[in-house]
Amino acid sequence: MKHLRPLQYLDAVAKAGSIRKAAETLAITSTALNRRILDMEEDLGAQIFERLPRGVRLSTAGEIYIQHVRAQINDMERVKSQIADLSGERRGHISIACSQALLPYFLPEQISTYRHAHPAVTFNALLRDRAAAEQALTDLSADLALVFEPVRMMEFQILLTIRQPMHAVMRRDHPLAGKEILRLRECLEYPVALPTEKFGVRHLLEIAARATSHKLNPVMKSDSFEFLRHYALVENLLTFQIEIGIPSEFRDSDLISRPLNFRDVPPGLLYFGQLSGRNLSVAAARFAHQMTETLANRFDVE
Amino acid sequence: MKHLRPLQYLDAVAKAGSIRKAAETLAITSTALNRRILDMEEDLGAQIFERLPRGVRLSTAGEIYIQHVRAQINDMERVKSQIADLSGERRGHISIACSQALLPYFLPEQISTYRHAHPAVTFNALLRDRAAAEQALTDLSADLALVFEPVRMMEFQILLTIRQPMHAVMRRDHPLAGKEILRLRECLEYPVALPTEKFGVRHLLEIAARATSHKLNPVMKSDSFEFLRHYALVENLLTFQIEIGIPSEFRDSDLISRPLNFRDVPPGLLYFGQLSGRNLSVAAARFAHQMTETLANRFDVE
DNA sequence: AATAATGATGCAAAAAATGCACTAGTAAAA
DNA sequence: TTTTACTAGTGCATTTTTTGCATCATTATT
Repeated sequence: MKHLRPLQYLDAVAKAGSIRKAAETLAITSTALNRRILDMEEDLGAQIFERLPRGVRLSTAGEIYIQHVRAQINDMERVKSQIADLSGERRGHISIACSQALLPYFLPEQISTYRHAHPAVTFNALLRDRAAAEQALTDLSADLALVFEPVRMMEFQILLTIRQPMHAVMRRDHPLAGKEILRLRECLEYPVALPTEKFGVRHLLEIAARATSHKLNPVMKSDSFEFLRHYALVENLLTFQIEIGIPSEFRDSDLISRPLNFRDVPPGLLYFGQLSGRNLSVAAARFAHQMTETLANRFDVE
Repeated sequence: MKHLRPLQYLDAVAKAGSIRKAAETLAITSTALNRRILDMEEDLGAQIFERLPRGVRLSTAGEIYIQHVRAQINDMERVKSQIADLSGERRGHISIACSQALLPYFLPEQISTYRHAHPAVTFNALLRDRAAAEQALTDLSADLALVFEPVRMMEFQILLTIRQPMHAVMRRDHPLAGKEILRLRECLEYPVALPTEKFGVRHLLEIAARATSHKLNPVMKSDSFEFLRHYALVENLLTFQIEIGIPSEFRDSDLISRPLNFRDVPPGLLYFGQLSGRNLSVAAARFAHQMTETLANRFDVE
């Protein structure tokens, strides 16, 4: 929309932290951009940015204003989506933040399903850990978030909570591959590859391990689940993931997954939600609905 | 603010129901305005107005959009108010809708008090009956409303409810002037001047009269309380008003007021509120606070 | 001291908004 | 029925706003 172009300029500068950098991404000259900013500041009667030697930073007034500006930009998207929906066509844009586990299988499938029905809807899938996902919701860069426990933010409005059993992932020829359900202590007798401490999976395992006499001694530590799986494959290690991050069948690979006993490692909780009080676009609301339906059908709802 | 000038154009056209009329109030030519509207429609990808032979009317898409536009305009006011508040100065604009009873004495006093402390704050006092006041809140032309029983609207968020005893107003030499508290049937033995049916005062009296054997036979009917008082003065009639609409002392006039017995005419309820979920500007929020304090101190809170 | 960033400013070119004169359509009035 | 009095839309010239280029001033880093 034409009238909020200056607002998008402002948003870009706030994000880039520099007028010149922002100007590049906006494909205009820094001087034009600079002037828009100066004009807006005069218009507002207050400095929006503090001028630093290496760029700009939002002032207190700027912090207040940018929030309003982002709300405006997003609101416009919502309204356009609503209006497009009047004529039967569902268009719009959906931005969703979620953790690694969802990105490889679950989310692509969900988005594909939705886009099959509504090809005019575009998506933005953001890889964010829990804290970053919550931040993405507050600064309106994401409409929806799917985060693994626990949720801290007050403004996080939970649409659905599902239970996620922990699974061990291993090669088909791993000694434990024959069992249907694994005990934690069995697993810990073999070398394991684990995600770093910031991940919920690791957190759950740490807590569970404390209850046993065993300790977690990962041979490999990584912040990429994909890497962990590949590494487990080549070195015949055990690694762990929550159910949703595992493809229904490891068709093309030599990997298999086995659930852990609930008493050893209780299922973690996966929260699907949005910024509370926010009005989602028609497209986002419908996609959220589809997601909750699918999640509720496929997994245990808390 | 510069960037929402086209939005204000749109708002004006929606209010005027005609591009030409709106153009006059905006002090631009109808052709310029017409083009802005056409551009916005192209921008939005939908018709905002239906073209009628005698003007324009909002389309369905337009209804959705105008709501968003008004919210934007108002939000900007709120943000500017917040930012001004950072530097200690309280500026802003407050629009309040209320019934006739409040306009002569109570509201001027309240606004004067507030403006004495914050001279940079400007006001807009709208005379609205209950239905119109609620409408003013929803279309954001009022921030606050003070309405007399009962409130219908779901979106009306009540900040305070006070009891308002009914008073009879008369000349000092009226036969009933000597009594401290009046019974309804006494009053109805004399000729009375009453507000029209749409007013809460009339409504309460009608209900009360049904309980007695008397009937309301107004000699004079008017939708102006001011006129009713003046007329009561010249013809030595009785008229009625709620407490808040009566000056603490009828100093410069020959009028006095006497409360009616509670058992005959129960006090009506006066609701002070805002549109629920709305973020008021700093100025409006503080003024609302002052109002609730004063109302609570001076009258009976329900 | 030199260098490499940054934001700000004067001036000309480009783009957008506006105003004027006019067209075309329609409902109410004569 | 014709006439009148509204209405929105359009081509073109004018004004206002935005943008781009060249340049300056400031400051942290080398």
